[in-house]
Amino acid sequence: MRMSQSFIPTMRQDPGEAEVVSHRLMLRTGMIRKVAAGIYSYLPLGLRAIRKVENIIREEMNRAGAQEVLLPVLSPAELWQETGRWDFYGKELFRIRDRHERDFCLGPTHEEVITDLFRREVRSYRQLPLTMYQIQTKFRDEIRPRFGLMRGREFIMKDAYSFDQDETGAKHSYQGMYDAYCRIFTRTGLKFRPVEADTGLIGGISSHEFMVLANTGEELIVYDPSSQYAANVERAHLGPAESATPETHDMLEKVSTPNATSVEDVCTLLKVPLTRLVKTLLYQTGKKDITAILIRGDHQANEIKIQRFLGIHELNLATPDLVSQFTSAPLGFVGPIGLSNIRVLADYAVAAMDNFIVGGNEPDTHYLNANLNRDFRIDGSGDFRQAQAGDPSPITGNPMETARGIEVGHVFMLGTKYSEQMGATFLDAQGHSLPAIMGCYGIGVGRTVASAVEQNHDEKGICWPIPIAPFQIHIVTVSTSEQTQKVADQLYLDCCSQGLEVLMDDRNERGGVKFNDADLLGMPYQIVIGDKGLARNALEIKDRKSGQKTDVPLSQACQWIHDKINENS
RNA sequence: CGGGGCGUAGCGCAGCCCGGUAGCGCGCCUGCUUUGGGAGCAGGAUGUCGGAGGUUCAAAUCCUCUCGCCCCGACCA
Repeated sequence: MRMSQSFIPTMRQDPGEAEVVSHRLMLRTGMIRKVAAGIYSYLPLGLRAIRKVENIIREEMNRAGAQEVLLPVLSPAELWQETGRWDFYGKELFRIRDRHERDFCLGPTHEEVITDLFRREVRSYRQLPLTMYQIQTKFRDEIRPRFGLMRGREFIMKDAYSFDQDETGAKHSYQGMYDAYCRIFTRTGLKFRPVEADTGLIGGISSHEFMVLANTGEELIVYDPSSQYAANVERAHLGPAESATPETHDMLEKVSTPNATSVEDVCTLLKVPLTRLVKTLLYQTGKKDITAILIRGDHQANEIKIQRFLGIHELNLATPDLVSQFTSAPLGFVGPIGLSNIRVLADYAVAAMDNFIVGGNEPDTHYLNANLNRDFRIDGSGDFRQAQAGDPSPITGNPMETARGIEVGHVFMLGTKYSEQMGATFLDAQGHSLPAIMGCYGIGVGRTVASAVEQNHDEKGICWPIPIAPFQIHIVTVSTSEQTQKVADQLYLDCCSQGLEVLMDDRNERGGVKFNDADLLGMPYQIVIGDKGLARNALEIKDRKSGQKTDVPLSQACQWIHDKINENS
């Protein structure tokens, strides 16, 4: 493609609206432009990168035996009402009413539509297993769209759905997709890590997230450097903690802690580390029912784990009103000693502590040297907190480390949640009607491209991995001489005829402008053509990522780069 | 939805406190000169100052209301 005839509106300055690297660079390089919050147009360069990722996904999905379909964006409310998600999905669902006053939504995901298709068409176990996928625009009215393509309200997603007749088959399908995902993200040239994950709104049994490691990631994961174990901090299993060397239980002591309502305040005032304190969180667990959860001062409560433990679907911190109905303490001074009529549950870490500090259940008061079973009773203990750096790995027991990640893919084992609700059944060999066992599998296409930029850039611009670069080669002519033009044109045609993807900067700009744009756009190889090089019958080829420059004889340039690209992609 | 910030030329910003001519840099257009790391000179175009209402002789500036966008927290590819 000739730049003089292309629509690649680069920007010299960083746009004020973008703070995150990928967002900034994608705007500056003219890949995308914003239309409204979380809604973007893909310009020629951006679209090329997206298509590259899509093609890799398509190849690997096909290779894994999945079949491509295209489901509608618009789907009727009835399907969503069948599974309850018309209400459950809430405000995130973009809703539309047609001229006949019928309700529709813009698909945020397609379990309902695909399950409906399945139940209408599939009758026999002989038709299973079946996996279908699509690459299509999704709509979610996100609470807070941000970071350009990272979290849009309209975004391109690959979603796949598997249907199996039994657990074994389902696991096999799941593993097939898991393996395909590993190949996809390896091929895109991203540093990624599959991690155990929570199942969230979509629901289901087990799931893995594919995380691209990047400091700007919104997700926090823990991993065990000495094994393959990695998990979202929300999901990571934490077993019962071993008690440290048992301390003698000191005398319970009431101390005055005026106005110290936060964990930090109390610890500063009493000059003790956060780890000596136990916070008492009151959660509303029913209409008129609250539960106290004890968490160590430096730990974060994990509401998903608490919900799972209690078998409930909604959990909120109790309102001050409710708190005052059950305790005599103002918020910040609630403690387990003397709490009555409330279920008290302790995180495993708390269950292993001795002589800790708790709220005094009256204003401006805390207790020192509180001890379980002596000073108060609990109704149970469990895993109620988020994992953090230093927590023991469930595999080896070694301390885990944390890293930030961007979730680019997610695989779920759904089980029969949707097939049962929607009557997606088949007849097995014995003639029994059984619900299909489902899996669902997503990849954020735009997010994958953004992640690639996040992971591959320097102060001058993007450094594209070859497999997803919009172009492989960027020819920069740096002189207006007739000879330069002629050589450049010839090289451009030669490369194109060899199937190489070439962007040629034939604009009437000065060298500096072109070099800077080439570095900004970040194609893997830059070929500089100018009188200086031609005088010695050579072209200068620069590897964008390493910055290394190589003189290549004019006659071999095309072949040289062809080989280079083959060996690196 | 809560908290913080911002809307002035295509982009980045100043002007606003203290009301009175709408400005700077980059980009854009024309011409000449230049052409290996964001050129020089000369000339030029571009704004309902986010929108509505109010105060005032006079509003980018003060007041009220609105809309949009960005950032921090709960959701997710």
